[in-house]
This record gives sequence, C-alpha cells and structure tokens, in this order.
Amino acid sequence: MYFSIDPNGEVPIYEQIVRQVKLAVADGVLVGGQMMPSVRQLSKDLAINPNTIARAYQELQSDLVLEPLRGRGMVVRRDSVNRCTKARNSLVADAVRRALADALVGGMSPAELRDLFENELAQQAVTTGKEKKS
Amino acid sequence: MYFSIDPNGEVPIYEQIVRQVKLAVADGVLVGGQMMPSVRQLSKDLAINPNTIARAYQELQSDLVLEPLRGRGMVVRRDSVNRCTKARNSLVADAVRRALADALVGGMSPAELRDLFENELAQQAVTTGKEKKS
Amino acid sequence: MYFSIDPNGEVPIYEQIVRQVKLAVADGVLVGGQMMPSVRQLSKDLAINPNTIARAYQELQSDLVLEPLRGRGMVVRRDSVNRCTKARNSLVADAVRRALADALVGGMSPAELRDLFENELAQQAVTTGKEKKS
Amino acid sequence: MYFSIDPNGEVPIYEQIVRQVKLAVADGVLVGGQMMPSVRQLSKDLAINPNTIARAYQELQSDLVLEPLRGRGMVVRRDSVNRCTKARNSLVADAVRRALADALVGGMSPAELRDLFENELAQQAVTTGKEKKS
DNA sequence: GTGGTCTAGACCACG
DNA sequence: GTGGTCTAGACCACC
Repeated sequence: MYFSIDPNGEVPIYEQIVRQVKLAVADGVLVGGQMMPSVRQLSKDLAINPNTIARAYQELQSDLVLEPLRGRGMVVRRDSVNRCTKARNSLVADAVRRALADALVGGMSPAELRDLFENELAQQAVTTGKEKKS
Repeated sequence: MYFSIDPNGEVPIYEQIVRQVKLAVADGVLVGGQMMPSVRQLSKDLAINPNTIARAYQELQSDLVLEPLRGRGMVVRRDSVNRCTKARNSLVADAVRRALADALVGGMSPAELRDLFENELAQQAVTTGKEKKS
Repeated sequence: MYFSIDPNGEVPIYEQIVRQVKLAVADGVLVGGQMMPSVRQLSKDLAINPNTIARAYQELQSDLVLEPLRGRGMVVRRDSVNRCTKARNSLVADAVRRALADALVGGMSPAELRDLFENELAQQAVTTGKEKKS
Repeated sequence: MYFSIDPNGEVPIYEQIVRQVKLAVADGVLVGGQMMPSVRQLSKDLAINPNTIARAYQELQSDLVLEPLRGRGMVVRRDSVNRCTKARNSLVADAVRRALADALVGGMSPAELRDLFENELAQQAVTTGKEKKS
C-alpha cells in the first residue's frame, strides 16, 4: 500500500496515516493477516519521525485495526474490515454534513450544491481511476 | 445575527466566529454598512474572552470583511459580499473535495456517495428551513 | 482654508487637522490674525465629532499656533509662521528619514530611491498644482 | 538576523518585527528555507512576551512570508522574496508619498525637498554602510 | 463608549 | 522541543 502524506496540511501526520490505513482496509487494498511495514521502514520511506509512525500504529491498534505479532511487527486484524468500512462511512458522512451545514448557512442553494458535488465527483472519479492503474 | 459557538470543537473559537460572519454576509443576513456588536458586548453574550473576539474581528479586518470606524466600532464593508461568497464557495468546495477523496480512496461507490449526499441534504434542508421561519 | 480628512487613515483625525492647519500657516494660506471656523461650524462641515475638533484646536493652542479671542473664537497667532515652518520641516524630514531607513535596510539602492523620489515628486507637483487653481 | 526593537515607538512591537523580517528577506539577509528563531528563543533575546512574537509570526504566516514546519518551527518560504520586495517598495513609496504631500501642501519648494532628500540619503548611506561592515 | 497592544500564565497537540 | 489557543487583566489612544 502507498501513503500520500501532506506534512503541512491541517490534519496531523499520524492521523493521515491512521485514516489511510483504515481506508485501505475498507477498500480491500489491505487485507486481514497482512503485515504492515515496520515503524523504522515506513519512517524512512515517508521521511517522517518514527515517533509519529509509532503513534499512528498505536492508535490503529487501540481501534482494533492492527494487532501486534509478538516480536515480528503489526498485522491487519482479520475482523477489521467492517470496522473500517463503518469508520470510512462516518468519516465521509461527517465531512459531507459539515460541508452542507456551512453551505446552507451561507445561503447556497441545493441546486448549486448538487452542481458542485457532481463536478467534484466527476473530476475525482477520473483522477483516482488513473491513480489506481498507475 | 446569531452565533453558535462550540468551545470544544476542533475548530478554534475565533475561527468559528470568522466563518459565521463570512457566511452571514454571503447569505445576506449581514449587509454592508451594518455595525457589528462591540467586542465587549459579544464577549459577554457568548461568554468568551474579549481577546478571542478581538482576534476574530482582527482577522475579518485583514480579510477585508470588516472595517473599523474609529472610536465607534466595526462595520461590515460594503464591498465584502463577493469576497464572502467566494470564501463560502471555496470553503464548501474544499470540504466536499476532501470528503470525496476519502470516500473514493476507501472504495465507496459513486452511487453510495450520491445517496449519502442526498440524504444529508434533505435532512439539513428541513432543519435550516425551520430555523429560518422561527 | 479647506480640510481633507481621511477618517480611517492611520493618522488620528485630530492630528490631521492639527497638521493641516500648521501646513496652511507655513504655506501662507492662513495668516496671522485670521479667524478659525468655530468648533461647531467645522464639526458640521467635516461631519466629525465636535470633541475631536476641540481637541485639535486645543493642541494648536498649546503649540502656540492659535490663540483664543475671549468669547469670539480662535485666531491664528501673528508669530506662528516660523514655528509652523519649522514644524513642517521636521515633519517632512522625519518622514523622509524613516522612508530612507526602511529602504536601505531592505536593500534598495540609492539609485532606485532617487528614481522613486523623482517620480513621486513629478506626479504630486502636477496634482497639487491643479488643486491650487481649482 | 538581528532585530532592533523600540518598545515605545508609535509602531507596535509585533509590526516592527514583521517589517524587519520582510525587509531582511527583501535584502537577502534572510533566504528561503531558513529557520526563524523559535518564539520562545526570540522572546528571551528581545525581552518581549512570547505572545507578541507569536503574533508577529502569525501575521508573517498569513502574509505568506513564513510557513510552519510542524513541531519544528517557522521557515522562510522559498517564494517570499518577490512578495517582500514588493512590500518593501510599497512601504517606502507610501512613506515618500506622504512626506511629499505634506511638504508640498506646506509650501516647501521642490528644490528644498531635493536638498533634504539628498542630505538624509548621504547621511544614512554612511551609517548603514558602517553597520554592514561591523 | 470603542478597538488595539502588551503581559502573564496556563494548557494542548504535534513531532 | 515546537507553535497554537484561550483566559485574565492592565493600559492606551481615539471619538
């Protein structure tokens, strides 16, 4: 699996990792039983402080997505798919909810909103389609 | 205009104020030339430290939404509507964009997304509609 | 004499009045013995709080530019021209000094500075020339 | 880079810091990618409250001169030189413009003005020249 | 009365 | 260690 980290975005780095792992599990890119890269390895790959990686793994562990395999690293739990799908759904729903709230308070019409939504969807469907192939 | 502040939310208090003012201007609830409540007044109303209010007003001033009338208070700039509408649009578009990105990366189908969007929209349209009448 | 007041500039209103009176005396537009408009009158003309006018007159009095004619208003002192010319000179010199300081600290070359100075001078010489005729 | 702060000047302390940073970038004393001293450090060096420093950094951030490196401090943005040069130019131009306006309104002749300008320039060129060597 | 600046000190999230 | 937010309280200039 590939991570794309934006070190200066508003979402903290460790949180970006947590989310991307969960989304990958929900999508089926990561499957139960699969080993995660070691903290040290991922730290090098992403050029990120090891503590940050460790914190992400720790949170994923307490969210029951990963489990430690004593002495050999972290594995994806076999029962984590449903949890991750739920997490994905509420993540997306919350974001949509907040966006709609602001839009309506700001006087945006439902029609404008639908346009915006469909435009973004069309655009991203293409982009991510491409990325998946590459 | 009415503010609704969540002091424990992830968005800082002063940012919540900034956004709500901009949205109110975009919506037409606040119009050019209108006086804002004084720092001290709003501070009392919202039970928030005056400095925090002042910081919000300050940011709104540097974003060219408010301007100070020396010794009399802050007014909404007459030329701020367009800016606020733009701000609203990019605020909403960004949120939608992020939501879609997460959804697609997480393997959610466009159909599921549309359902989710329409459900949330229907729900909130009702809610905000009610609030406007009351 | 005519005042041009910018109510939202960084220079306080009362200070703008003080300066313009001094400059007018230095220029000869106001001469010794001449009556100033009453606080009330000027307040109406400029749409400015009377207290602000009063404060300006007060400062001009303590700077020995105006003197009260008991019960009849303020007059320009006959001995104020030199003082006003000096005031003008130090006002201008200070501004030039600060501008140069910033320019040099910021790495602007003397040549660039001269260009800027001459351009502004040419431009304003024309403008103020026009205004005097009108 | 060195700051010289006048805590009693008319320009607020945080503004003095903002300007000096911008001028330093325009001059090339600060270059893109360079780390700024930490808020706490600079606070100690200048004997100024950390909040005041933070406010200056915050303004520099919203002016796109600095950017935060999460957990590591503030850096000069690589694309800030042009912005800072522009800022310097308009800062200086405004000051010159105001000085000229007052001078002309006050009846100062262009010849007198040029003399004044050249005198100040000669004087300061020497002074700053010295400072650079030391 | 208004906004603006500054200080002091606390707490938090992040790396 | 870093910056960011918030509170509290003081002082100032301006109108």
